[in-house]
Amino acid sequence: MNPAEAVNALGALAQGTRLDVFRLLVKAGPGGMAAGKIGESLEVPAATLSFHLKELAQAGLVEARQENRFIYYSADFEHMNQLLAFLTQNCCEGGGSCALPQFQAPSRTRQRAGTKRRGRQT
Amino acid sequence: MNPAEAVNALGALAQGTRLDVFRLLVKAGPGGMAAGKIGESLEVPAATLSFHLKELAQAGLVEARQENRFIYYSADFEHMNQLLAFLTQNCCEGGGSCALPQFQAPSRTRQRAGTKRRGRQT
DNA sequence: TGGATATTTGCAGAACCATGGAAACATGAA
DNA sequence: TTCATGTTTCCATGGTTCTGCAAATATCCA
Repeated sequence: MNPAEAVNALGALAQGTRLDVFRLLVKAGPGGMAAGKIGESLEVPAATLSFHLKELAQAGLVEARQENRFIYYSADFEHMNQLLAFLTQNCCEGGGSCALPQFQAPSRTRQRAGTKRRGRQT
Repeated sequence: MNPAEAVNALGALAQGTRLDVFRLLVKAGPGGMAAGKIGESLEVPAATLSFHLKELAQAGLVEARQENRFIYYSADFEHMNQLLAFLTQNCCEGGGSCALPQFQAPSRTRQRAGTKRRGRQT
């Protein structure tokens, strides 16, 4: 993650509708949510939603996958982790007085085995 | 942290100069840095820097304190932590398959070493 | 094929944001 | 008080973003 990427990602999240969308997708988990369902949940017109989903996708925060007639959007957890790591990097010059977590981005999204996934979509 | 606050904070960070300033202050730690020094480090004209510092302060990400003729700016680590917690909240409906850290904002009363703040003055 | 559903693109106006020079303001020293 | 230094406010300019209608595109089913 470099500063320009971080600015893009932060800019993508710095808008009410997009933040709502992203949090909804974070909640939804890896399975994601179809665009129409998102618009329905948040009561956002399709065109407006599409604009925002594009912004989020360009910023690397969400991914789209086509499934039949639906397009499922899901949060890109790994990219988000990288952003969080970037923001807390070098806190207090690495000294012990640090008030932010020395947050490490995992190299891959960590999935735990034996989970009780409830994210399966309609 | 509520969505509107988060949008403000993210918007404040979603700009190159401001992100640079904030990260510089995160690096600098609780002691912070005088405005002039920040401008010097980042080569930003005083008027421009002042504008951005105001934005960051209004978003609750930095705090200012006057010290003689200098104004020291420092990152508000607690507010930043709240933002990070907000962004990772309710990940995957709280299920075990979560790919984001279940990040907890430290409570106001349990400050880590180095931060001896006791409230925000705006 | 035609029709229904799902989503994106084009567009234009309004609103908002970034920049930096000049001037004003605040603080401390002499 | 006067001066020097540090910081902010004012302001004009140019740029970017948000919104949602209408139209276009994509996919599936009969």
